[in-house]
Amino acid sequence: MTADTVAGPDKRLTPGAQRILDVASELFYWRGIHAVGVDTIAAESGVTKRTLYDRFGSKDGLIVAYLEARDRRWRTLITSRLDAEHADPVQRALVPFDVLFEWLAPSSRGCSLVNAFAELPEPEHPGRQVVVAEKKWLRALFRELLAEAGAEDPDELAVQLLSLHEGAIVCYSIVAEANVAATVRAAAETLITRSISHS
Amino acid sequence: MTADTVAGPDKRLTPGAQRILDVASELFYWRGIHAVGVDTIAAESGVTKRTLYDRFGSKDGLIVAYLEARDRRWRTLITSRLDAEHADPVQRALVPFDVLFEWLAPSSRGCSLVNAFAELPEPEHPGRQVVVAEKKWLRALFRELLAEAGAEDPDELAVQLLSLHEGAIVCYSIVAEANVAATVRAAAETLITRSISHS
DNA sequence: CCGCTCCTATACTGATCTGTGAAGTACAGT
DNA sequence: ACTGTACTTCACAGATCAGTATAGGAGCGG
Repeated sequence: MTADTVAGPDKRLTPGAQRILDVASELFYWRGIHAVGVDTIAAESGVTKRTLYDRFGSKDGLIVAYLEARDRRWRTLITSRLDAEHADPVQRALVPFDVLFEWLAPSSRGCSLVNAFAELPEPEHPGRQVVVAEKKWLRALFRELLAEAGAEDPDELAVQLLSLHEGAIVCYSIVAEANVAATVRAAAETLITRSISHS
Repeated sequence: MTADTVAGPDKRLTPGAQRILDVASELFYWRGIHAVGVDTIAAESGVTKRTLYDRFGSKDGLIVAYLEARDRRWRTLITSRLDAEHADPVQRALVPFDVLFEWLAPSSRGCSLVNAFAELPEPEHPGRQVVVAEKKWLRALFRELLAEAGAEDPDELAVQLLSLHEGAIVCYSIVAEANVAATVRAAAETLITRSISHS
């Protein structure tokens, strides 16, 4: 669950900055961005508030670093899984749902980026762009994989799969739907195979 | 978009309380719950802070009233649309997607209840139960309509439709996917008809 | 006229919020 | 020895937070 489990620590960060980012990631995710103050983050990091501001400039800067780290970690997880996957193109297009299956197991607070989007309503906030970029990236990835699989309308199908994907996270965290990942994966497979057989 | 557009004002509320609730609903939705202070709400309502606390007890009380009003408004919208719908059972099961289509038009900040869920991490917060109850209600409604339509596995299909539904809201607000409602409606219809033909 | 509800007005508490200023310590590389 | 980086200490702004205290006014049914 920590940042270095998958992507490893960011070597461009100083040791103190890395601790700050790790602590802030946990607190932002589990308690919400606005509910956590910089004093708390600094204290739990074993670091003074001065250091936090020297490294990240502002709380907003730390928020952006948090979102970018989450985004990076998650993208590398999917792409690495795609590199290892040599099955047929339909199974490749379902890889994000396989990742989702493992992703949902420990965490039950939903998608950190979607949650942040709900907490950052100001249109100019740089954190919003990270969230938007991540979802657009996943949509484009679906589109690409579906085109390779020979889907009839990759654009439309990509939106449908993206909706299934994001909705599954919501259902898991709110309704506590235990095996929602397998359920939506089956729905996605149905939609894909049907789209292929019709083209 | 205001509370009285669909469900009408709550007659159990005093005039001042109704104004407070209306203003708080707009501010909570568009700026986020934590980002709006009670001073702002009172000032914009043309009411003293004392009145706010006399009517709602605390900010948490006002939050719960806000969520319950949203929940009530939305449920009555769907049920009234269901009462007017006399078409075949498949079209009836798709009614929530028809409502979603109109719902998504003006608002682009996502689902108020899901957003509130992201902002209220404390498990005991009464507002969370409102959100959970609303999503469980929709899942149960899907289950019921799908059973009447003769779906093969109403439980599983209900979760799939709920995921599509919630995911569509996320896609609309984050990726600005314009006609996501029609797109996921088509996917839902595909899943339903396929489930019926297989049973 | 009494009592009740609804609401205003204003001042205030104590906590918490983000962010800064100024000075100093430890240590690495060159 | 010199320099830059990383970090500490700690006081202190200035604002905003939720929530309360005290006092009183306006309308209205009995």
